[in-house]
Amino acid sequence: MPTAKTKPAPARRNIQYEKRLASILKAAAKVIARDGFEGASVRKVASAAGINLSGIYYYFKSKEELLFALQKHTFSTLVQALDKKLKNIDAPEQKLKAVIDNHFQFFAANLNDLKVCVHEIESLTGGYYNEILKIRQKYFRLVRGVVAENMRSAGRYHINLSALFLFGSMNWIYMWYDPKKNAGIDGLSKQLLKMQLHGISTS
Amino acid sequence: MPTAKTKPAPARRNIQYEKRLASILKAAAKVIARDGFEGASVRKVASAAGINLSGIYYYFKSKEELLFALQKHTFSTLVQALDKKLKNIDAPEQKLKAVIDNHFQFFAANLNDLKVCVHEIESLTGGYYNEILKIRQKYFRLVRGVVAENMRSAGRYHINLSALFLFGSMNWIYMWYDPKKNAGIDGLSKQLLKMQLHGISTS
DNA sequence: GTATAATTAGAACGAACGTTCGATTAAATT
DNA sequence: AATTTAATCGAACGTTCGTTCTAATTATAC
Repeated sequence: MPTAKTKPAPARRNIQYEKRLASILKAAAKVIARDGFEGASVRKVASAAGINLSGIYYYFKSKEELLFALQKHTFSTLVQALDKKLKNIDAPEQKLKAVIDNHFQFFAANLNDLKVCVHEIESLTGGYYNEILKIRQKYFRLVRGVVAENMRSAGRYHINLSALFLFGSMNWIYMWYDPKKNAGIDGLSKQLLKMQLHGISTS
Repeated sequence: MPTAKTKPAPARRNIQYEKRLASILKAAAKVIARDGFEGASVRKVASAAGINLSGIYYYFKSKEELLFALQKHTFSTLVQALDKKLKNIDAPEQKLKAVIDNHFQFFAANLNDLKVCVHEIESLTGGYYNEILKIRQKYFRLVRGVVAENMRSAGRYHINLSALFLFGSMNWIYMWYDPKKNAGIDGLSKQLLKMQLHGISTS
């Protein structure tokens, strides 16, 4: 089990434990999304979570483990959601639609969390990095498979590249999407699907 | 003149001044690309540039001004290069090709610099941020204009979105491009152009 | 060659950082 | 109610951070 080590669990837990932990993760996502991982001090996270500085270290043994837990939870949820949806779909185009919809919907619903996942990938090291990398790779392969199904007839494309360009379009959203300004996610989703399938120069 | 304030220039300069300054910028790009802006200490930059810590403060009055100078120089060069190329082209498709080529070629030739520009946009504040924002906006409008010319017949697309998705594909490259592993830039460029124009489902 | 200004070096500042520790409070089991 | 253990707290540790100051050194101008 090459799983990165986390804090060992006590024998019995307080009823509020899970809620507290979740509130720390939410606060961390908010602060890290705003200030970056290095700029987000443990003190700021603690304060945003309404807990004492050293309280953080009861839940996580280091700042990096906190980032790891946040990314692992977010990424796993995203991949699991996509995996489930894809199993009920056969048509390649519908699968691609599911990929894009899932990504954007998840993004809109968890803005801070996904921004941290996209922007702070390289802030993890060693075992923490490797374990997140595995989840990312699973996600990538899932998406690449769907892309491949949609380009059977287009032999001159490099499948990896197509998937990477799609990821770029989907992930870059965290740089400009503003839930207050931009219209609903559905519009984005539809247009990206259409662009991916048919490009911009055809109607 | 809403220009962010930089160090006032001395009356007469050392002959090596420009070279030293350039070497600091290169070193800064390298360290910041690797460790992030917050993680890149002025000491590390100084050491990478082969200069004393306080020497940095002779060339820049703060760490943020250093980042600003780096982004300004890189971004301006990128925009200027594109601007020049576009003026000699008429056909919309060729213009789009120039946009993508220019971006990728510049990227490959200045990996660290552009990674810093893409990844550390929000590390600037106040006047520094606003001045870089202006250059980015100029770049965005330039690209968006080219995109618009290529989709006249596709009335149901939102032009802004199309441009943003294209930016995503182009900028995301810094997350995966490895000059040692990946093939030449030309291949990337050609495929992205084709994808943008015609999508992946047509041949 | 001397004066003057640009440039570098070294040492030091207070502030903020991640983390640890021992004491204290709260909750769960008996 | 007594006791055990989980959870929280306040204070402190050593380190590193960005920045500044002063003195020394180098390059340019006369």
